[in-house]
Amino acid sequence: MAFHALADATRRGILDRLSRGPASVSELARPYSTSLAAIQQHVQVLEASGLVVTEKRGRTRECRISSEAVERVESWLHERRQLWESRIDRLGKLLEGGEFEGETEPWNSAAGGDHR
Amino acid sequence: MAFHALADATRRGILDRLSRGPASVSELARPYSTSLAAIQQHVQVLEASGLVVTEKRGRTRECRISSEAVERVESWLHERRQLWESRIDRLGKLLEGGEFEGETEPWNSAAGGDHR
DNA sequence: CGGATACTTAAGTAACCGCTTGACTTTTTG
DNA sequence: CAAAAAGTCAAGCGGTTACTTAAGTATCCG
Repeated sequence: MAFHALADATRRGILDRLSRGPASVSELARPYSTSLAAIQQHVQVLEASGLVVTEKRGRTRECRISSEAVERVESWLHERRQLWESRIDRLGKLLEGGEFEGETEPWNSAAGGDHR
Repeated sequence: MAFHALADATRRGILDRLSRGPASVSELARPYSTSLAAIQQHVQVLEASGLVVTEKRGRTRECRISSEAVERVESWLHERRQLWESRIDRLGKLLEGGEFEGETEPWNSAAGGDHR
């Protein structure tokens, strides 16, 4: 759900603002020309994703970034990139000095190339 | 555009698969019950976002992850988290030993509290 | 050549998303 | 207390998205 929350430019802008410190909903809305209700909905999405935590104080709502949640998303990406890059490394070592192009590729021969 | 690409579970699954090595479109489609056309469309979205690069080889299309693009997304998150966390640190040092709750908060007094 | 394979394109559709408006609640302030 | 301020809720609307099916293109194999 976090990636969906990050998929919207306005929500990324809100997160950007919150990375510089907590804010109320109206304060978050100020840079935008959209209605307050729209921004509140964005905050709801961000809170549902866990990226932002909020707390009602009087008639205002304090919104803060959740660095733990941001870190979880970061890690998801990091793990996959690491996996891929270490694969590249191993491949590099394997091919050390050996040059060949247009050869059979592992991804192509992996699961039944042509005949079923 | 990258976050939008990551917002879909199937596309994240494809990226997951690709982190373990390149694959053809049909190979990517194999774990799913959806049509090949649907998966191809997902690959198109991933390629448009830059997260995946592809190359046509004969009648198959080789799909690979782009670690540079993944790293860019990772960095975007990292920067914001770092900013927020360093803010927390400064605040922690500022409050060292001093306990106060229910006080005026910076986020509330920041830009015109009540009167317009 | 001819059939099979691997995608590619296009059109149609149901569901979802972001936004608006308007009414309503709660809190603060003069 | 009454009015202003801040946020919440709900309905509705237009655009986008993910999916399907069907037809089309390019490549490979015998």
